[in-house]
Amino acid sequence: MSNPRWLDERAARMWRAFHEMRRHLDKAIERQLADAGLSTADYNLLVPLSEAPGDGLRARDLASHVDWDRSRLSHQLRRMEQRGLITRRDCPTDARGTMIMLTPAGRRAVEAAAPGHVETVRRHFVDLLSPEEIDTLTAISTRVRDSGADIAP
Amino acid sequence: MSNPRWLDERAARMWRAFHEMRRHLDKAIERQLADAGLSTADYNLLVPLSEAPGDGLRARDLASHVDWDRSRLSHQLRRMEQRGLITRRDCPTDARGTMIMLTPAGRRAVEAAAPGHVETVRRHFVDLLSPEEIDTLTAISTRVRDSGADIAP
DNA sequence: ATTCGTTTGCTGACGCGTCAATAATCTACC
DNA sequence: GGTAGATTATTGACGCGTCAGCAAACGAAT
Repeated sequence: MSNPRWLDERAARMWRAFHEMRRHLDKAIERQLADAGLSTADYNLLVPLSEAPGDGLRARDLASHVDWDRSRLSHQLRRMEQRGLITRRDCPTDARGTMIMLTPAGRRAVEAAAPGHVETVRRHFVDLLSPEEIDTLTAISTRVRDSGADIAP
Repeated sequence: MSNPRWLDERAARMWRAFHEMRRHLDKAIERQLADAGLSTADYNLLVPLSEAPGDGLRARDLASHVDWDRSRLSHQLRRMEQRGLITRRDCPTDARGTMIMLTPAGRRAVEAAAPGHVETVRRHFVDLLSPEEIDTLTAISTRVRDSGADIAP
């Protein structure tokens, strides 16, 4: 650990703008989903559930699909069950497991929210980027995402 | 509102990778700051406070500096005051106001955390990007951040 | 069959963030 | 001066997310 190499002005400006973009984008998406009565967390679970086969998904598989830990998933499912968006039932093949299913209300909610959500993502993000910028951002994102914790994990 | 234009495969891949990058980055930064005993929220307040003149900052000014609403700031300051990172005192020129000051412990905390934080941002982000990518990302970020909510605010 | 380690899902405690409501004070206008 | 409206800071309620810990059930080795 040498003495700190602070960010140069170019990088600092990027870093700041990057955070402001994230914030702006998140707020736009949250506002649109809130109009549909859903949070981002709700939506992120409802989408894979809506694409699941008829008997739903095991909590374990849903968790790995969205890359959440089991605790986070359990808390969120509790809230969504209370609101009638999903139901839980015992898993027939593994007594530890729980099958998660969309209720009709849950399916209606996600189907009502989805078009507006996509439209929001387009208007506030995708449609503002050129094809080259999309490719650059994909390259940046995958590189950063896959960057091992090098030293010190 | 026409019938939904779903994202094409290129955009969808970018959108997914973008979220995964954000997640990875946030986790790396949170982990490093946690090693220094701070949360991201703590750090974001401590930095402007550490650069403030001797008598600290008014809560109002601190809020606008980090672009938080007063409620969020008040909750965070309460937690930080309990931990001895900051103190509040009455504002001499406006009886509604509150002056926020770093305690010696708060100053030590931010000064201890800052080099590692910058190093983390570099290793996990800035140093992985070419100068052209930094410029592209700055352009993307400012454009998205400044994009008015066009129709329907 | 018993034991041992793992997997699965849940819970409680707590930090973070938003919203709505509140009290105190300031400013401007009459 | 006095009142009306704005600004400032705080609070309580609630949703979200992490962490540590738990109990039930599984699977494999003995």
